[in-house]
Amino acid sequence: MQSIRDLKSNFSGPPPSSTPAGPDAYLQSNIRMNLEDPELWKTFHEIGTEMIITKSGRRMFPHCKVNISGLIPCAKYILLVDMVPEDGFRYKWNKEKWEVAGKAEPQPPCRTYLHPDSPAPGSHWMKQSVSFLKLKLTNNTLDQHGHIILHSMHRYHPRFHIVQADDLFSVRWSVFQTFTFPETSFTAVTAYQNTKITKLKIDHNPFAKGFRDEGTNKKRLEDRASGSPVFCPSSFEGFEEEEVELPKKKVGDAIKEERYSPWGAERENNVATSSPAGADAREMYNTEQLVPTPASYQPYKFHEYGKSPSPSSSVGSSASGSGRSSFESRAPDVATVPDHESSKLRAHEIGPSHCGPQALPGPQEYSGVLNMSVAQSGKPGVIGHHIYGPYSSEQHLGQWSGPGPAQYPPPPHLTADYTTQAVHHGYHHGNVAEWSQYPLFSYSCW
DNA sequence: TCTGCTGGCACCTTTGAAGGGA
DNA sequence: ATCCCTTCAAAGGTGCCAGCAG
Repeated sequence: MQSIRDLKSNFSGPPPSSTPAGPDAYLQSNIRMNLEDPELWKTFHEIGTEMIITKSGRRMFPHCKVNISGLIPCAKYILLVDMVPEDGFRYKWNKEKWEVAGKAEPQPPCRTYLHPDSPAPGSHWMKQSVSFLKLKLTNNTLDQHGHIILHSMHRYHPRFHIVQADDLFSVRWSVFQTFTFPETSFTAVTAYQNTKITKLKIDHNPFAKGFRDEGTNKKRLEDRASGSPVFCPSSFEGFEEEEVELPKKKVGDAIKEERYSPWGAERENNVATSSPAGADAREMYNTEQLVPTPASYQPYKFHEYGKSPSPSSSVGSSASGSGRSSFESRAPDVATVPDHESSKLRAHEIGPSHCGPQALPGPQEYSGVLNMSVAQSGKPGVIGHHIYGPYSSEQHLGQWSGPGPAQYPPPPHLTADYTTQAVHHGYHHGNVAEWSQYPLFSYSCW
């Protein structure tokens, strides 16, 4: 049986620069992903984004919305989002700034949010921005709704995955490409800690319009403000703000101000600041990520259920982890959905993609998959891996879930400043070992 | 006492059904 | 009969806040 470590060796070199002919030529396409509303995200990030998590699940604001290009119009893709810890710490809000409060708690079950439109042709994903509005975050580890489970007072960032697959269960043979945007990192909280974040949320979230100053709750806010300074300057060291500004700045300006991020000091401590990146490289920050796909890559699947590759085994082989920036778009990895039972799904599968005009496939019913996974979870050594059907009456959110690692190792990525990240601008071929620390499918099998 | 979490609340937007007119 | 537009109520998303638990 080939282990994931073996697989990694397949990626150890840089992707071939030449463009081979043949079917693999498809894989040579450069998929690009842009974050929508980057200015808004940066405005939040400069202060220190906080996301409320509740037992019943809370949407993100700003919510994740991306533009995608470079897909094959007639090929089908699946879009996924998951959350990975920024580091191995728990934080507390103390004296208007975030401080480390100890080691992170063991990670809750790792879940992946499947975009409800998945699978859909590349043309569908590219014709308009893709919104993950309905993604919800929860702190309920027993959540049955498929929301993404996070720990309060911990920092996370979303990862976006694009998988070329005709259906959910051909994912195992597919290449997926991962994108992250540094300014989307956030601290999960059960109640807002930083009043500046509260104000930003109220100002920008239409659902919170009732709390705006001009609203009927003006007095309410004034009362609150009189009790404590609402906008204490410098919620973190080094940040001197005049006023929380609406996102009107140029991208470049926002990038320059990144050093004022609440996490800036931390980054400076953890990361070598000597970066060859100049202003040009900085400007590449977050505007676009180019991901060349190596055609030499061989698909891989697990042959043995219940023997999923463990994160620790992968970690051991990662010698290049430290000091690497992680402005990821990662080298492609393999989505490892076991193939057993997949035959059952043939009836549900949408046929092969065809170029030319075609109706967008309707939502696929995956509720049967949920039953399947439950049935399989009884196997010895097999950890249940739940798939929540996007359109199931019970599970309205499309999420793949499964038990995560006992604890993610402290990820080195996103501890680098953007300058460093921009240097790499998305090319991380050869760091698959580290990548495998954050497996898309929680290295669990049905 | 402090810190973090929970549930109820008021206020708001979104969504979809119903009805009327062209 | 069909389509389009408007209205309206229900559903659901917000932050606030008092109270609770560890």
